[in-house]
Amino acid sequence: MRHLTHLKYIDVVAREGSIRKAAEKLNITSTALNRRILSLEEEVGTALFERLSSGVRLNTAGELFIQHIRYQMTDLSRVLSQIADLSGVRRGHVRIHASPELSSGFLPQQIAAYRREFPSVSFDIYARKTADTLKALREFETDIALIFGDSLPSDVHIAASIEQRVHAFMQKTHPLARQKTLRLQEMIGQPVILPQSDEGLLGLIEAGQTQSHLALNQAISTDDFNWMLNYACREPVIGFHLPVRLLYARKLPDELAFIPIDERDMPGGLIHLVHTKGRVLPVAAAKFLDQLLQNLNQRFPEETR
Amino acid sequence: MRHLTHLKYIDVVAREGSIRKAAEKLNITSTALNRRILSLEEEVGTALFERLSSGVRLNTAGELFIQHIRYQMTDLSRVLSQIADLSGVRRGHVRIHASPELSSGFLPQQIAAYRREFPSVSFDIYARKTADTLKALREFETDIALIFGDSLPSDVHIAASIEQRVHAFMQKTHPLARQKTLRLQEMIGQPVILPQSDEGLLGLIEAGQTQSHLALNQAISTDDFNWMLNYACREPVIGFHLPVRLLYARKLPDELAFIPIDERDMPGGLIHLVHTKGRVLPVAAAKFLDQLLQNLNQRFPEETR
DNA sequence: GTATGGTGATGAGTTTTTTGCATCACGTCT
DNA sequence: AGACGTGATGCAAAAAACTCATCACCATAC
Repeated sequence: MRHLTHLKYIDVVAREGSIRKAAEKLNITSTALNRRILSLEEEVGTALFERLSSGVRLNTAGELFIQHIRYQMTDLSRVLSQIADLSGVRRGHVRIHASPELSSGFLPQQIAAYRREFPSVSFDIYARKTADTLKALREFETDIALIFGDSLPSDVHIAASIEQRVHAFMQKTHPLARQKTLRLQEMIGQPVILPQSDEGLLGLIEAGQTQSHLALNQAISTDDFNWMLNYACREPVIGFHLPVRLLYARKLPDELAFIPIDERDMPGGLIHLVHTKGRVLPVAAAKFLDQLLQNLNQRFPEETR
Repeated sequence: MRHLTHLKYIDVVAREGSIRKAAEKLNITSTALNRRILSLEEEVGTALFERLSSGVRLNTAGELFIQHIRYQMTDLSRVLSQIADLSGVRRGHVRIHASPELSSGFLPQQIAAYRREFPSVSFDIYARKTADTLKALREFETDIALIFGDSLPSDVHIAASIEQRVHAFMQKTHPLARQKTLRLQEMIGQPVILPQSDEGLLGLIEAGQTQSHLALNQAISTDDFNWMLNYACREPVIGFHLPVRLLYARKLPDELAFIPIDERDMPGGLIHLVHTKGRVLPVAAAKFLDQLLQNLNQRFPEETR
C-alpha cells in the first residue's frame, strides 16, 4: 500500500524517537524521511514533533495525529482482509496479546484448530505484561487480547469474561487433600510454593492474605509453573494455580489434588477476552474470536478442575 | 493533504461513474486518473471497479474500500479540527443534513448564536429528503442530521429525540377552536388544508386516517406552510402542523388556535438528532451538538404550542 | 450495417516530485 | 575542547507521475 507506507514512516519515527534511527530501520536515508516529516507538518499546519537534541518526540498534535494514522492502518488491513474474504479463501493475520500464563495451553490448541480449517491465516502471539497489552490495544497493535484483572479501561470492548477461582494443589496424601474447599487459615504454618512474576495469580494470593490478615509461610518461589508441579510431587508443599480453562490444557500429575480456595478468603479473578472498542476486527480475527467464544461456552459446564 | 487527495480521486470516480468525467472535474487528464486506479487495484490485489461500456461502477470490494476511504477522510478532518482547536481558536466546518421543514427556524437561530461565539466556524445546511440524509450519513458527507420518523437504521447514533404531536389549527371563531384536544372524528366534513411534500407531517396525517378508518375532506393542499397559515386566517379551514420546537421559531398569527390532536387518533412523530455511529465528530460539530442539546433541554418545559 | 460518440487501456516523452550525498548548525556527553 | 549525536538544507540524480496521441471496445443512431 503506497500512501500507507508514507504514514507508516511517521509511525516508526514516533516509536524510534529519532529520524536517523527510523530511516535506518526503513532502509531509506534520513534526509528523505526528514523531508517527509517537514512536508507533512507543513500540510497539517503545525509541528507534530518536538525537536530535542537527542532526537524527536511527538507533541500533543502529533499524538492526535499518530492515533489517527494507527487507526487508519489497522482499518485498512481490516478492509483488505474483508476484500480477500470475498473471494472465498480466508486469508489474513491475527495478532494476540496476552500474559505469558494465559497464552499457553488453550490458545495454541485453538489456533491449531483454526489453522487446520484456514491455513492461510497467520498468527502473532505476544506474551506481554498487562500494561503493555493495554498499550498495544490503544495503539492498534493487536487484534485480540487476553487480560487478567477486574479493572479495565473504558476504551476496550470485553467480548467475554471467564471467572477464575484460585486453586491450591498438594500431594494426595497431604492432610488437607481430602477437603472440598480450603480456608486460608488451614494453610497457616504449611510451607507454600508461590509463583513469581505471574501478575494475576500472585495478585490474588496477596489480596487474599491482606484481606484475611494472614501470612503464608513461603518456602519457595518460582516463575515456572511446571517446576512448581514437579516439586510439589516430591515435598508436601502447597502450590497455587488458576483453573485450566485457558491456561493449561495439558495433563496435570495424578499425584496431586487440586482444591478450590474458599471464596471468603480469596477473591476470584477474571480473564477478559477483549479488543479495542469502536473498531471492526479483520475477518480472520473476528472469526477466530467467534470460535474462541463458542468453544469457551462449550467447555464451560464440565471443566472447573 | 497529499495522500488524501489521491483517495479523493477514487471517491470522485465512484460518484461520477466515469473516469473521464471525474478527471475533468478534478482538472487532471483521464490517463493520469486511470493509471491511479489501475495501480491502486494492483496494490489491493483485486479490481475495485467493474468496467462497463458506459463507464465504471464499484464492485463489492470497491464498495468496502470506498467506505474505508470516506471514513478516513472525515476522520482526518476531525483530527485536523482537533489539532486546530489545540491552539485555542476554534476553526472548522459543520455539515448538517435535514428535511426542509426541519431546517428552518430553530436551526438558523442556533447557528447564529454559535457563530457569534466562534466566527471562524462555517456551516453547510443541506435540505434533503430523509433517504438522502441517511445516505449522506452513511457516506460520511454530513456531521449532524435531523431526521423525522420512528424507524431509523441501526448505523446511526441518536443524540436526542424530540416528540412531536400533530396539531390542528383554525380560526379562533371556528366551532372546534375552544377544545383542549381534537378527535379526528370531529373534523369529518370540515374542509382541511394539507401539506404536500412534507414527508413527516403528511405521513402522520395519513397514518391517522388509515388507523381510524376516516377520510378527511381535503379542500386545498400546498407545500408552503406560511401560505397555509395565511389562508386559514381567511377561510374557516383546518390545517395541520407540528409543534414549533425545531421548526418554526417565528411568530404564528394571533387569529388562529393551535390544538393538539388526540393521541388515539394520530401517532406522534419523532424528530431525531443523529450522527453516524462509531465516529467521533470534529470539534466544531461536537460543540455545536452540545449547544443544541443544551438549548433543547432548556426549551423543553415551556414550549409545546 | 456502418458511422459516431462514448468508454477505459496503453506507449512514449516530458514534467514534477522524491531521494541521496555532502555539509551545516546546534546540543550533549566525555 | 573534542567527539558524537541530533535535525535541517542546497544541489544533482533518480524515480514517479503526468500528458498527449492513439488503440480497442461497446453502445446507440442513422
